[in-house]
Amino acid sequence: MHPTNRLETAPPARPLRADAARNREALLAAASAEFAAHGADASVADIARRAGIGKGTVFRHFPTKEHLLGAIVLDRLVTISELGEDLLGAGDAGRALLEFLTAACERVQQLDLSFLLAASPAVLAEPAVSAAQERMFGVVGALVARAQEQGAVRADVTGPDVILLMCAPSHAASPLQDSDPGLWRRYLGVLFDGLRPEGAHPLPHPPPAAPVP
Amino acid sequence: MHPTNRLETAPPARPLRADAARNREALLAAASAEFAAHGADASVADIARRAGIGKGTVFRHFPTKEHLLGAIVLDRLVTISELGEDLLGAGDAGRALLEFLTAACERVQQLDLSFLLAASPAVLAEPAVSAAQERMFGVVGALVARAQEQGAVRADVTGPDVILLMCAPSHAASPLQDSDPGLWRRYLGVLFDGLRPEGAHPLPHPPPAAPVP
DNA sequence: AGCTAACCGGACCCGGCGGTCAACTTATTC
DNA sequence: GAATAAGTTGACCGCCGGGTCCGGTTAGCT
Repeated sequence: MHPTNRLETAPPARPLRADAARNREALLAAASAEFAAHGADASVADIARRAGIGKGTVFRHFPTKEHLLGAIVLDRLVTISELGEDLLGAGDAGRALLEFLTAACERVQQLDLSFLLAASPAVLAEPAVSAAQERMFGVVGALVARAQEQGAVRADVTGPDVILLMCAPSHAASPLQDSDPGLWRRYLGVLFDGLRPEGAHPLPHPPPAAPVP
Repeated sequence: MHPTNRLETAPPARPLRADAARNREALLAAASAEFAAHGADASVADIARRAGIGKGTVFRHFPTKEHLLGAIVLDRLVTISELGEDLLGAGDAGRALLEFLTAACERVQQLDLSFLLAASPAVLAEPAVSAAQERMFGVVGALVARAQEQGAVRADVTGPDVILLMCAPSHAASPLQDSDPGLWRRYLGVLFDGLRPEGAHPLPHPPPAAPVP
């Protein structure tokens, strides 16, 4: 086991050396960009090259490529959760939910959120990641519940529904990602209209118990 | 170049030998199942094993794994297009569109339709595939137009919108594919409510010119 | 039955991947 | 300015997947 396979959280026993900290930051930035561009299949060699470091250095900071992915995913989850918690205090809960979904799609950009849910077991096994996932689930559930209390969202959808649906707009728009980067906003609009109570028709299938198996 | 790298269409100059035809059918069935289970990354070796044939035989029928994928995609596109053309004569155009989308999601199941759009260049380069794609685009456009004329679908969405959105339900439900295989119906319901005119809010982004770059 | 061309199959090649390691470099400390 | 622990590196390994090939097999015709 490597000495520095921690995952962002918890201050290290001894602080990193200056150059190591720099490299780690560059590595995370490069990994984020490369995963965004090529999905979870981005190669470690490419990430290292983009970061301007050697391949070996990558594995010094993260024992496995999946752990590196886990760090990125964790960052996204925490960012989104914090944003959602801020919005929980907003007066207009429907607007807050829409704002939350917009920001979530924006942060995640083309890095498909779907692997936040169906991520490989190795990533989800990391306690920090699954904890952050639970946190986000809770936040979304609360936002949805408040929006429903105010009549801004139809009563027959659930938190897990919204979690599963929230990555749909950016995914639907992904074929035109390059030529029309803002298209996901349009499809988030369509989705949100589908979540509204006005003109809602009964849904032909019960909601899932949880967004993960 | 292989002698039999055709792609379903056009009767061969000379008919295939009996065993070759059998193997080809088994190969297509196995490839369909394997692609459905593991996405486009399914390995040729696995496909051959499932079909009960040797790996070399796969490449005798299709010069490349991508051509094999192309054949599957082509089949899906043609099936869906035919179904859509049948439904063009239906009286209730809104119901027809919903039925079409339901059938499309059903046929495609977990085999994500997204690579019908963002498919690798090699697959789309095949004239038969791009022709079938154009055909499906036309059918969807016509179904949407008729539904709009009857006031069953909001006026500010377009054919390309629906094409991009039609794979969203099955994709959103995919994390729970195994535990709840019919969940996509629920999300198709949400999407379709979002496409209805009642309660529609203005969309924050213009529609794309075409669903492919 | 016998002939032939089409067909089959799995051993093989090659490139790219994640991951390892021992030699080298450098930040830090006294 | 040593001394040393921490950090870096890129050559290297094993593995896996797509694609090739040739010796053996078999369907179809006469």
